[in-house]
Amino acid sequence: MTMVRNTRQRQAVLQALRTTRTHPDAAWIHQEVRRELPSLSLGTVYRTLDALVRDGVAVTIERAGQATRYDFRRDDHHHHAVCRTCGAIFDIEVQELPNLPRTLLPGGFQVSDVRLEVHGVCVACQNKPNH
Amino acid sequence: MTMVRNTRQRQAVLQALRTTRTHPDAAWIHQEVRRELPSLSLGTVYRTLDALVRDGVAVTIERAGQATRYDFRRDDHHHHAVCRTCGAIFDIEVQELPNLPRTLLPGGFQVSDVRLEVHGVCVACQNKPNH
DNA sequence: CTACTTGCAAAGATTTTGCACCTCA
DNA sequence: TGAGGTGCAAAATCTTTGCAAGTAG
Repeated sequence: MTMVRNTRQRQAVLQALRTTRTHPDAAWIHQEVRRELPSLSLGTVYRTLDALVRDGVAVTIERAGQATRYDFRRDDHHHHAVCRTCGAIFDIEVQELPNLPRTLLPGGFQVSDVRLEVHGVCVACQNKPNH
Repeated sequence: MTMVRNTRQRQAVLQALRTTRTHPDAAWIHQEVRRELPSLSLGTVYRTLDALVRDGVAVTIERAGQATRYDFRRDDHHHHAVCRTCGAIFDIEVQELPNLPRTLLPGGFQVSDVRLEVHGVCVACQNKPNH
């Protein structure tokens, strides 16, 4: 039986993720946790974050060619708006989703995460020169 | 004023995307279109797909470390269920979304795409040995 | 003890980009 | 003709992985 250990590295990564609202990526978390645990490797950060996602403790916002952003999963029903120009991520509250898709899913599909992502361009980027 | 040209390459990429329901990635489209246009480069496929996405003609399903999958945007309101084990993508019909988020978005956010993504494990993968 | 975890570095994979050469309009 | 587009190959990123050494339980 496989056993999950509670290492210092995992505690620290979880702690870092939990105490920020900035939807950080792996590199940011790596830098952050390194202030306390200088030997922490980026590989371990990735492995830990993967585990957190598998366990439903964290969710991801993924964009091709961009670093995956991680978000600690809180009990609120929030989703994300993503600026496709600068990559900024905004939290948006959406209560109505939960019961929508179930009946329409392919038979037997085991749901672990329902994401609503609004993609577009944020105000700041609309006001930039070449938009 | 910038001018968009209607090249053979772009026609072929759009055609390939339009006539499949398999949510292909850039490499698949590249291979496919090459049967007609052997000189087509993968770089051009990426550039063309990017343009289609920017114009709202195609949408993407993006996963970290996996090739981006592209979907021709039809008039129906369909979204996607994504198996996190094998990467299979299933279409799901969802009608109720459109009017949800507007008021909750960050001020002035210009929406180009609202995606509902259901992530989980498909039946086939649940029945695999080491699940 | 010993199975799991880490650090390190290299490998993998995807996507982007610079540049010289084409080509659509 | 000329602003865009293409092909090619290299570069840039991000993420995963193999392995020897460390460590939680």
